[in-house]
Amino acid sequence: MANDTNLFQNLISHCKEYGYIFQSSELYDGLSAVYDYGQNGAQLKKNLRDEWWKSMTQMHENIVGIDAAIFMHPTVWKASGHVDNFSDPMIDNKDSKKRYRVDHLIEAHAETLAGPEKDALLQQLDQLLAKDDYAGLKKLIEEQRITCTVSKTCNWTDVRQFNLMFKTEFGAVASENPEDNIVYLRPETAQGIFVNFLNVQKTGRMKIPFGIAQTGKAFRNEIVARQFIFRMREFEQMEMQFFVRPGTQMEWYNYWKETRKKWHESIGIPSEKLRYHNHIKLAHYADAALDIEFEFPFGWKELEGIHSRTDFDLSQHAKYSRKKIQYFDNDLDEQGKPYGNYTPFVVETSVGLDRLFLTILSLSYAEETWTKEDGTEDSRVVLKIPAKLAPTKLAILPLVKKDGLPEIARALMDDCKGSFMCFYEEKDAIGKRYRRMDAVGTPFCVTIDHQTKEDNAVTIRYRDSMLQERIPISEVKKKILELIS
RNA sequence: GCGGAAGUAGCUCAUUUGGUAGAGCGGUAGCCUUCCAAGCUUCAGGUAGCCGGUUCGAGCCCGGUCUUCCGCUCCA
Repeated sequence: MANDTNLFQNLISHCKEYGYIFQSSELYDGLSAVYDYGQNGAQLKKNLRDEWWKSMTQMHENIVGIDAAIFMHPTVWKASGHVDNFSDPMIDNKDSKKRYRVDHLIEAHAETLAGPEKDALLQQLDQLLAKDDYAGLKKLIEEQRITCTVSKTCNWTDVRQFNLMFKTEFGAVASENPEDNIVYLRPETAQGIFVNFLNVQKTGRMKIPFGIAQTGKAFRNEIVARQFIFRMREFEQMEMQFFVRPGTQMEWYNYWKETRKKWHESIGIPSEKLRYHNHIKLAHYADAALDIEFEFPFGWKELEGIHSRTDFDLSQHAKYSRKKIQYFDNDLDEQGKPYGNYTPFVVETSVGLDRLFLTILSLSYAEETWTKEDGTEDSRVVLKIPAKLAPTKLAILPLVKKDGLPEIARALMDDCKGSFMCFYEEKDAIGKRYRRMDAVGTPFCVTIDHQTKEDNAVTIRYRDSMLQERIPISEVKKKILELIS
């Protein structure tokens, strides 16, 4: 485990050193739990996103993709439950370190009091909550000598609100009531799909069962954000909401459970590093939920969530918008009658793109040592990123930077760069260039040497095996295209 | 959020009780022309995380703060 931790530290350093991940605003000492993707990270992330997008939309005829805005009408988050369920004032006991919801703490205390006193206290509580008077709430707790059940002390921190959602102001002109101007940065992309359900269903003439996919940023004001890019305050989700006939949700839940795990395996994650974890305690909207977990260097953690969300979201939006959000199902039931109007049920697949990125990198990172033929030790640090995901596919290297070799290399570069990402390098000894390519995870190198001028052949060198072979220069592009497909 | 540890050049680290900040690697430019890094030469790069205090003098001592890591707590 100590070794794993060490390896993970080294991976984090490696990510910075080779242009994968930088801490946000590092110039100003950084912003906690926010990270930037560098030149190689952005490309790897895009490749992962494209792979997911293709598997969802192109490979499923009944799934389409959208791109909803991050800003949404504030009522969306009232309907979804995010406003009410995640904005409660909290307080910590300094001795026991236990955290309480302030309203629960005071209500529990009120239960122990006589009728009139109890009513007076609850009334006071409501007034303070309505005014967001946190100082007043703390004073009330202290006046009432409310103690922690664990430590039995009345030694409390200040009352704080842990609001999950980031707020900002919408529009240039301040309203009389500041509440009117509040918009939230979405804490999940799913709601952008739900509010567009009818738009997509009607304009795309979609028939149930069908899905809507979306990738995009989401924002959560996490109390504790840790483990590098595993839990960030700004992150990217890849979600797909699959709309099904009520009663068939478990069937589809199981379908997506299988399908998604297989997809992860298809991009190179070994199946023994993946497992399911069923949720015992369900969220307010779900009737079944599980995580696909990956064994990160810091333990088994959620990579993707599969949730059966029932008709909760669509029903809530129907209620809050006072619009009918239903689907007319022309398919015939067992009695030969159309299923008719209903609110579809939803099965959600939701994977964290940043977590997937971290998964691929932690699988790819390796520190290797071996003994050379002459008996001396050699070593390298290599990112064995699957070729189809690697940021740069091919490095084109003239053995020396004269004798016409760079010209041949440049011509090959021009031939290939329209088809996949290439990198040209003529500085330093060839071995050193190979090591640099290993470190950034470029799977293939092609070296142009003096013999190339005679036989039009080049050496292709494979990152993972370090083996080399000789192929005609005219076949390089075709060969690489095969290897990355 | 609580407790613990850490922060010196891009990276890894020196600077042994407080006395003007150094190395290796890496980078740059050139030489060499060589199929698995570490040959030669050149150059660049740090107000020691930041702010304050003690002191004649602080990278080093003290306080605060920011960031990261570990443990706990939280996590729709």
